[in-house]
Amino acid sequence: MLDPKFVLENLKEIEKTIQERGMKVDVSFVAELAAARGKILSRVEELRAERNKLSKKPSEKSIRQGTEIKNELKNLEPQLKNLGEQLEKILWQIPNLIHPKAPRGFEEKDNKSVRADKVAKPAFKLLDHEQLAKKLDLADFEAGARVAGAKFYYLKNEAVLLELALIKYAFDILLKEGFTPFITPDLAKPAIIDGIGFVPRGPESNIYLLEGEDLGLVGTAEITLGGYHAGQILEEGDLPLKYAGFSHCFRREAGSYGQFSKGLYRVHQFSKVEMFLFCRPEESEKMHEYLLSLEEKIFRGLGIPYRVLDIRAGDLGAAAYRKFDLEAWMPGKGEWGEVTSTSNTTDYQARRLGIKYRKKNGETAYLHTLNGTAIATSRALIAILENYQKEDGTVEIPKVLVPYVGKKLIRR
RNA sequence: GGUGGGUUGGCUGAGCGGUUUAAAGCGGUCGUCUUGAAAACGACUGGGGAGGAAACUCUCUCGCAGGUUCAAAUCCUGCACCCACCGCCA
Repeated sequence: MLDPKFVLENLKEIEKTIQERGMKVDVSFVAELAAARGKILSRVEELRAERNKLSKKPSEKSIRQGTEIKNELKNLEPQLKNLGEQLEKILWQIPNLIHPKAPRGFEEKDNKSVRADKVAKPAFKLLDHEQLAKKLDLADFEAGARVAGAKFYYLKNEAVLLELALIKYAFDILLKEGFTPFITPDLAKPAIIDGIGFVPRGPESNIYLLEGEDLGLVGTAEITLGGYHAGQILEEGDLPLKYAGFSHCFRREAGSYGQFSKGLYRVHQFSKVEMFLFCRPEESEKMHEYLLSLEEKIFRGLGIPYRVLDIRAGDLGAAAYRKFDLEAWMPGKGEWGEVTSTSNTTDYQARRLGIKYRKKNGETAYLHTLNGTAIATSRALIAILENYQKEDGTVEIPKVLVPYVGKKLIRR
């Protein structure tokens, strides 16, 4: 959510942002609603002030006056509430502003390449990760489908060890950076999910809701890490707070399609270590660069070629002010595939979740939040299998993971 | 899942229909005193909103949402969460 005052004073800019994101939010009634609400609010507060004065010295007269006030309020208060809710509903739908330097556009080619590794030509016929997983008995998609449905899978053998290794590898790097490690709930209340900017309900929602419970499965630990401080005021001296959280991630992926929807690339469940930062507004851009640098450090360490994209306005989530993705080279299909994503959400999530900080001078203000993938194990696994395959059909374990996995080679 | 108890400001804790504009204490900030510090004393000390250039004034907020009443922290209903015991259980 944006500052309601800012919205009222900058409707043109808001409309431009909505249009640049390709969203449809009707803000034409905002000014009208706010004016009508303001008028009623003044009258209601006036009446309440009168009533408060009356209740100090009850008498027959004051009780009669009180009845009159009550009757007028009975009419006005529901109107006030209704207008407030209508206004809130629109404000809640308005996306964040967009960083001036973020590329505009709606197509994949509109993403701006920040930097890209060179990719070597394969010296032999490469397999994709599905073929490798099958040959080396590392995953079972058929069993996943039988037990849980399409896009679920079992990891087996070294794939399991690799997943655990990747998690510990990422945590070890982040611990050195001073992050606080977390294992978060895999479920969260819709209010928190919504606060982070995910749509918890509806046919297009990416969130699984539990029947009969006010709970949903998280799509990322961003939800639970951001929700950790919901409704709190943090001390400026404690910022930035750097959190690293492991969770399973569940996504309905309704309506997803394309060649990347097979195998491990787009699945209903995966494991992820997520980074989440709470910081002062003036340092959030610097922190965004910092999160990006950590994502690069993690993939460079794994020895996997990647490129960095500054994501186009048309592909930003509602909360994101700017977003950088890392795409790893996935030679099995000869494509770049998204493996990490880091967003600066400025004060958008903080406002929706009610997270502020107290400045040294005692004032309070909304802080900024940022998130970034440290490691999403399923996609990292694809990149590892496809980049580290050898002509004899075996797969090498990346050097940095050997101590965690306990072997150097996957073979059957 | 069952039964009982509870949820008040940063913390402890009083209040159980109208002198509560939420007592008191702790903590915090500033000041007086002091070479400095402590102690003592004094003042200030949650958040949202409206109006105002500002000083300030008003309003909402006692877990959340409704209701009763001229008047609700206080009474009623529903929900959430916490604690204890029982049941179940990795």
